Amino acid sequence: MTMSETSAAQARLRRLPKQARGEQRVHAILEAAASLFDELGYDVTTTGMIASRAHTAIGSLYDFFPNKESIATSLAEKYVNDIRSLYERILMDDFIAISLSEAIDHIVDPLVQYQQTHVGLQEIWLRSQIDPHLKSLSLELDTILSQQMTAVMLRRNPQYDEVSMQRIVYICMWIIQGLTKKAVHGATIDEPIIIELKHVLLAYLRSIEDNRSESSVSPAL
Amino acid sequence: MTMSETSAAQARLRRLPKQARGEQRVHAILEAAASLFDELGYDVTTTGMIASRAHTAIGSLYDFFPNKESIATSLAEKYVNDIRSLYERILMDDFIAISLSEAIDHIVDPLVQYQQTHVGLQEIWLRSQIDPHLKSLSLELDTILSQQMTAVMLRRNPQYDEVSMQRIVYICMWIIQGLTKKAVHGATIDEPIIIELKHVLLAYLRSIEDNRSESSVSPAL
Amino acid sequence: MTMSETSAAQARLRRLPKQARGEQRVHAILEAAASLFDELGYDVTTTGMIASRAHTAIGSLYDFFPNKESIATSLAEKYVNDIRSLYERILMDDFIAISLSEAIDHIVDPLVQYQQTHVGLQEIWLRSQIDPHLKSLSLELDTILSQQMTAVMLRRNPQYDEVSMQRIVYICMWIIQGLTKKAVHGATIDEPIIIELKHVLLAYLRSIEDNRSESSVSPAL
Amino acid sequence: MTMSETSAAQARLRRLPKQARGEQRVHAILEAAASLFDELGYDVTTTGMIASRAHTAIGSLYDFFPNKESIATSLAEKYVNDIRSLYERILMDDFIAISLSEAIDHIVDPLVQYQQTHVGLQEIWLRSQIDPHLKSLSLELDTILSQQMTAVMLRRNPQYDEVSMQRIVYICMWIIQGLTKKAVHGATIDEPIIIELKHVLLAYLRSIEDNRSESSVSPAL
DNA sequence: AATGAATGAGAATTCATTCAT
DNA sequence: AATGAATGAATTCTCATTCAT
Repeated sequence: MTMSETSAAQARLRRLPKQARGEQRVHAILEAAASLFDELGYDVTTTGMIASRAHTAIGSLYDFFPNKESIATSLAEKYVNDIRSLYERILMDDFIAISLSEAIDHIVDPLVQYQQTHVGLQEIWLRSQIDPHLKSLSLELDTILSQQMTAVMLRRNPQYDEVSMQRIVYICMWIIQGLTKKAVHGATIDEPIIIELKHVLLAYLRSIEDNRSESSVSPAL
Repeated sequence: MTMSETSAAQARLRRLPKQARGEQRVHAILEAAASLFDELGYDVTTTGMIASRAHTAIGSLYDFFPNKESIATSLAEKYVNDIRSLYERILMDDFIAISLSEAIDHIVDPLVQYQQTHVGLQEIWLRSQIDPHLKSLSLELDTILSQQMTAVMLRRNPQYDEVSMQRIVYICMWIIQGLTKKAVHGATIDEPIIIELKHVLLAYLRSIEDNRSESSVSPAL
Repeated sequence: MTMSETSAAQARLRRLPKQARGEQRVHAILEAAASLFDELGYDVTTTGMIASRAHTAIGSLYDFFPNKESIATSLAEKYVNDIRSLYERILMDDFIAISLSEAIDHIVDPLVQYQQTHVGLQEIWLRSQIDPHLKSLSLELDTILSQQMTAVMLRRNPQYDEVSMQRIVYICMWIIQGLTKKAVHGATIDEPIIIELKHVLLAYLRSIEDNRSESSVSPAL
Repeated sequence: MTMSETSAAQARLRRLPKQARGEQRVHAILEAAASLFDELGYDVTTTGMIASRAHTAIGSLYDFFPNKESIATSLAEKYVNDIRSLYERILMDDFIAISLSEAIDHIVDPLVQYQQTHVGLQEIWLRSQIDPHLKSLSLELDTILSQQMTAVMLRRNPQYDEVSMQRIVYICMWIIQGLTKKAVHGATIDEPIIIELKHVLLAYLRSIEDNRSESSVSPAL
């Protein structure tokens, strides 16, 4: 969790940590918050707990963050940025050349790995889908990711219109989200679930690539 | 949220509502709680809000429920019982005779309809799987449903061993759970998502029925 | 706890129990309250507990008593009346003829016996010395008893003035009160304490009757 | 109520007051609580009242004390410690050399003075002997004091066995307790009661020293 | 900048009392 | 008369946030 991409996060900060000490402190606070949110949930976690796990005074926490929610927002922004830059590197042009199975690996594996190493972001993510303050972030990520993926998928399957493909991509994203949530417990992952997740995506997208010719449901799609 | 099946809920009640008025009140409290939990989350919802939305005095709420948690537990129990009895009716023997596509309709449609008419119950139940405060009904529903479904699926696909099929069923249940949650907003549903959900299940289960006859664990795929 | 002397108590009652059933109910409520006050203390005891131990509806309790305090007041009044009539019978003229030791027995024994059979009145009594509403009752009893006793003692020891004797009597009453409190636990009594109490009173009053001629402290009294 | 002996009290504290300000605050809270407990009783006193009389925010009160009960416990502990160290200083060896009358002065006077300057502490301690909520420091003080006193008294009256003397000492302690409570109203004392208290003790103990040489248990008396 | 003591609004829960049936 | 459901003010305690040092 490096703070190299602090641009968006800093917008939420009260005071720019100009010195290295301050940056470390912000880092520690965010990490403490992430782990506590993961262990206890956002509501149960208190700002005092965060400060104490970050070995910081509660007052210092409020030097950097105007309120509790802004900590969650910072984490969510970080999540959005990390995932976005993760997939920017992945969704290259040559994505079309590889097999569907490989493509799925390229999409699922980095995400699972990210979840493993960034405990607590899931809690924030879930919350961002409910909390109106965070909701915009959630939509932002969904939108950006799905647009990139939709573009790639449309090149693989030119027979689809953009709206339909957009939906298909969303479905995949949600399935990935839901099943990685079940598969990742703290730092350990339940491999069989990941394998099965890939089966699901493969079967689904293969049926898409076959243009669902034999499907008995909504053939017009 | 009809109160016809109050048996389990009443086990949690402090005072049994002997008169019709009392039963209506319990009903109103549970409904108010369900909608508020759905809108705001368990922690943010206060017992005062629940009482006030149920047009009841706070004291009356505590006449029936010993504490805030028991309200959530009641709702979760109701969800578990409703879903269980829903599927008990569905998963009959003749389930094997019908097509896969039909089978999927039989499984997905009633659940979607239930979610539509019982806002927030699933939310609470999901929470009860995580929150240590909402102690474990947790696996109960998962276990019961998956066992029933696994039995049915094994009769359709005798080439699978039970453990593998169990996992496949879990995967399907989680996908259904995740996507219906996305599809249902309050009392309205996003039909295209449901259609796509069925595509996913169909593709996945068809791949199961077709491709894996030779091995029970995902091979070279 | 017969309700034969209801005159004062009825003044506190909301409604006169004209029928036998009502009188029984008042009786039951007072008895339940007395035992609960004894077991738990006045504040911890709830009106609901009292009603329930008296096998009465909470509403009925409020038919007879305007509020919780009036129950305590009723009990205190009962205590005052009982103790008064108890000593009216005891403090007869021939009290002068008997030995000091016998006199002490005549005073202490009936009181101890009364405490034994009227659990909970001690709690009320203690409370009556603090609570301003009950305080008047406490003073009333103190006054009446001490006047009677002072009169008797003055006849035994004519050399004392009334004010001094009044004080001596008060001292004795407080000692009796304090030590019977230590001696009586529920329905059992700690006999050695009672014996010692009598030693104390005997020694003290004997030193009084000897007019403290040999005493080195405040000889002028 | 000086805070010089804070050792025991601090054991109950949530946060140790590191600064002088904090220590003053704890002091103020305890003093406010003591006076309120004395005036109103433990149950009727609210934590809000205590905080407000101590000119403190309710939150600060809970910074130092985990709950209402712990405040009472702190006070009771303080009483026990103060009285114990008070008598440790008093009950020296040369206690045997002085006259009975002087001995009584040495025991009664310091206690009366302490009660005068520490309103309400005795009240709380007495309560701690009854109330299950104010768990048992209970017998601690009684036991320690009575053992010390019994030892001293046995040296004055070797003809008694320990058990008998223990009881005599208890009786004296209870009488002292009961009558000083009557004598002390707030910061003023009713001197005549104290004088009479000393008469009682003198008469009782003198009768002990004189009359019971032949038997340890009260004979025909 | 850093600290952590202080603040007080707000949450859960109880219980004396009322009142409709 | 009797019942017990309903009421809501009052209580204990927490925690996000501020501010003096």
